Amino acid sequence: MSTELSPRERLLLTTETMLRESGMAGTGIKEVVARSGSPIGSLYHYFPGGKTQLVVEALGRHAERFPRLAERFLDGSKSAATALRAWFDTAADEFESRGADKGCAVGAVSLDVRATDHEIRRACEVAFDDWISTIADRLPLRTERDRRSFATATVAAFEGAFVLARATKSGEPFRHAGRWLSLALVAQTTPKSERKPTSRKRR
Amino acid sequence: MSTELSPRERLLLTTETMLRESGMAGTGIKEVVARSGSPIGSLYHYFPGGKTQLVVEALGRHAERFPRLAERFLDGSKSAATALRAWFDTAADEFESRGADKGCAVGAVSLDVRATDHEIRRACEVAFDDWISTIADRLPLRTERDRRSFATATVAAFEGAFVLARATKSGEPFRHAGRWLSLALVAQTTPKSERKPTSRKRR
DNA sequence: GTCTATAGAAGGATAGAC
DNA sequence: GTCTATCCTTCTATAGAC
Repeated sequence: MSTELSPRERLLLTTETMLRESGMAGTGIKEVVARSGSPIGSLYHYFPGGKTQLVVEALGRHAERFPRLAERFLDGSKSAATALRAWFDTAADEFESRGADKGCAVGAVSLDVRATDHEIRRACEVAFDDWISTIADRLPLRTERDRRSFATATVAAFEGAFVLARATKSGEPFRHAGRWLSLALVAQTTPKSERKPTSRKRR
Repeated sequence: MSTELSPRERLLLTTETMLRESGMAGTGIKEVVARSGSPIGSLYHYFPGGKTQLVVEALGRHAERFPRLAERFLDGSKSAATALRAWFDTAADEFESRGADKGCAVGAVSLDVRATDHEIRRACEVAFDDWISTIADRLPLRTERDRRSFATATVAAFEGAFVLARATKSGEPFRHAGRWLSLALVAQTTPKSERKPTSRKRR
């Protein structure tokens, strides 16, 4: 791992990578320090809260990238349906080009966090809520309830695509999920009398 | 755990439950034997292949229930879109009534399996492919390619709903995912001239 | 503040008594 | 075939030298 970064930064980035590879239980402190090139003492110096603090902060770093992606794709320059599909297709390409072994840190931790780890689970919940709100704000649906509902389905489709992509070592699940999600949005936003084969900008 | 079952059976059921709670890395052999009330020697007597064999068999047990569910819901007595939505709504209810802490064993393992654990990852891949084929065979779409594509999106939506449901301790993500997935299927199967706006009624 | 050494618990696995 | 004792590794975390 690059030595241009501060020790604290390297620890966070290594933790984030390991969370994406094997979740919280699979991310051992010893391997984090080994891969980041830090002594174990440094970890507890920078993260006195131990593994919990390290994971919560790494999840935060991972999660904050998502809203920027949402803004980049759902920027109004094309229909939301087109943008969503492009987003999923891009995710498929990136999953494959990055080795087909990195998932979403928040998703992986959500599925392996222990029921007693309230702080960690709460961090996942906050991340998802943030993502859902960010997407919902950019959807061409009439009610807030519909926007949040579709945004929730979108995040679920994304996380589920990671699950299948990891199991099959292929980005295809993203492409399929994006295709049908996009179609659902078109079906709901385009009045039936005006439907055309090509997607139609609205709002 | 009930003593009416054979020791081997109890070990498998306990492992399945633990995989659903915290994935493969989070499922310790010692806790499996403790929770199933078996001595450690029994585990290696019945599963000489150790943890790998135990997990592969437990995943198989978990996975084989899915096709039966697919047959039960997609039985042709109602439209596939209606059936899918009922399936997701039922999953939401069951997730909540069972304590809101049990996910899908295959999904949890897919996200935390190490890149070197080929046998385990392959078991997940086989399970998902089986599910996708089972669903695809029951969809009212014209081409095999479309059926597999939608079935893949369905499984992804289901697995992603588990991710969000675990993080939020709520079954709602299943209801949202099912709603929009169902709408996409309606949009693709109903001729344009007969399309109607879908009901906004919740559940 | 950087690092080594190590504690103490839990991990997977095995030997062998009965 | 059922079970206990135990091995070795890895885990999280801490103490304390420098």
